[in-house]
Amino acid sequence: MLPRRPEAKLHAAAPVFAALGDATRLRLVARLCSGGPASIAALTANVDVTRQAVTKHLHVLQDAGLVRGLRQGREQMWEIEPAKLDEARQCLDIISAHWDAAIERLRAAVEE
Amino acid sequence: MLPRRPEAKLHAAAPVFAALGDATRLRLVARLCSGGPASIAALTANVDVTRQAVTKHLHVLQDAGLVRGLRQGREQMWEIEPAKLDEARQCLDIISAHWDAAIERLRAAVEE
DNA sequence: CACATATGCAACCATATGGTTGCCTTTCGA
DNA sequence: TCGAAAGGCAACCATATGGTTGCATATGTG
Repeated sequence: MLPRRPEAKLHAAAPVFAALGDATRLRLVARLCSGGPASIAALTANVDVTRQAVTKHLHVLQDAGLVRGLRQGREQMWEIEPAKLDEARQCLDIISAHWDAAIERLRAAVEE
Repeated sequence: MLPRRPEAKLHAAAPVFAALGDATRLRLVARLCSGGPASIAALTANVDVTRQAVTKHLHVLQDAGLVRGLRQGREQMWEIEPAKLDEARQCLDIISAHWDAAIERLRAAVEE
């Protein structure tokens, strides 16, 4: 199921990075990671935007697969989906690995 | 110079993630990482958008500190700035570390 | 039941984003 | 010197984004 070509992996990671590319959303992700599941009201208390804005951000994160929401009574709880975070990290690792390899090739060429 | 509070680090990383959050830009970054410095014309050959679009993307990446451009004759060469990539990776590591700690706390609480 | 809390839905708005085309300038090479 | 190659600049366009306000709905509680 997983694509072998690293390029396809990169392509899939772009939306995840886009979702992380907002200061408010990054705070929400960090909050959910360190503090565990939380309701919208609780999350709104930590940022400086409206509850509606928080709701929108959570949906963006959900579309990227970074969080998951589940209803509990009258509260909508949100929790992190750590697999996607790992995916993003692996993507950076792949790119960095290529960089390291390029450095190594350069070093070898110079010392030749 | 580096902020101690992890939150400040997160806030600084958001623009980097935003810059990485586009498929074309991610391809450019990967290309520059694995293939070394390249001109705009060379980079344009690898993607399916106009040269102008590539130029815009490169400036976005430059504003995020991910690439650096330098003129060589009539060519504008672009190269990767690996420090920013590491910064993004560290940011994900910090978040994941909090997640791991939360998991550990949960495990400890259950086994208590 | 009545009220406060928690959320959803929709409209609306300003600005950012990703992309294009057209034209001008610089530089290399025959 | 003259044409082609490589870029820069600017205008323009459609859509996405981040945010708001207003109102409706569901749910817990005294």
